[in-house]
Amino acid sequence: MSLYHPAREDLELPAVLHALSDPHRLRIVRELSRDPEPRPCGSFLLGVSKSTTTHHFRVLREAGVVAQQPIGTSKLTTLRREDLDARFPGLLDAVLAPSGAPEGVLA
Amino acid sequence: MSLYHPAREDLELPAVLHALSDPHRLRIVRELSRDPEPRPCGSFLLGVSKSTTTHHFRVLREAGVVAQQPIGTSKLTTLRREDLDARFPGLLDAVLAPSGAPEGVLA
DNA sequence: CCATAAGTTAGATGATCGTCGTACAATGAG
DNA sequence: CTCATTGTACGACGATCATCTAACTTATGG
Repeated sequence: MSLYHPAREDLELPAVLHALSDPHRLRIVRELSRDPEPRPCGSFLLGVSKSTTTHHFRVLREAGVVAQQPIGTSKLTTLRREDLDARFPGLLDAVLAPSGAPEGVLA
Repeated sequence: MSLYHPAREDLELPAVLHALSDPHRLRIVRELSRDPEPRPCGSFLLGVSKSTTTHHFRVLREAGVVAQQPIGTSKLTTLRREDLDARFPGLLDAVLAPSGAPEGVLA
């Protein structure tokens, strides 16, 4: 039994937005985009239990935000950037932008 | 007692994404962007009860996605496009894009 | 004043969510 | 083989969610 990954054309915006609406999952996606190397789930220090981590990665994977590939006892996770950019152009870039700047960042 | 509207600098990405992750609310936002005239809540035919409609508009307003101004017995709703664009550049455009096209739309 | 229209409030219900702990499976190291 | 590592499966728990009905408020139009 392999891991479910929705096809690119089956990605749904509400599901993607929901997946990204949790701070932990948003952080996972941000880290994945900053460091594009495939990483095992355990390398994200979320401050929650192992089973909760599993849960968050499943939500991301089933929404089509990340892909997971079992390697040994680990599961390497990558961001599905191409698929997301194809289906929802600009969405990932907007979500990943710093967005913590109030106003006069450039002043 | 006036309606709560978060200030532009208090908009939070997870809350905005959550507000947009519901199909009914997404549709409200899409309609608001297509027709920028302030509209009363009741003019959106969502197929749910009045109180559920109230609920969805509150979620959108408290996340800072829309603004509501009471006029008579109605409540005119507008999209907070400037604030959203300032805080999360490109997000609204990405979310409002058609995004229903599988692949070869232009072929 | 009365009736209608537009929303809100309150309370209920069933579903989903985020979280945990425990037990389990699978792989790699000694 | 044995053990540590990595992650999953299974409940369970409280919180939030989307939804409804019913009753209420507030304004507008006769």
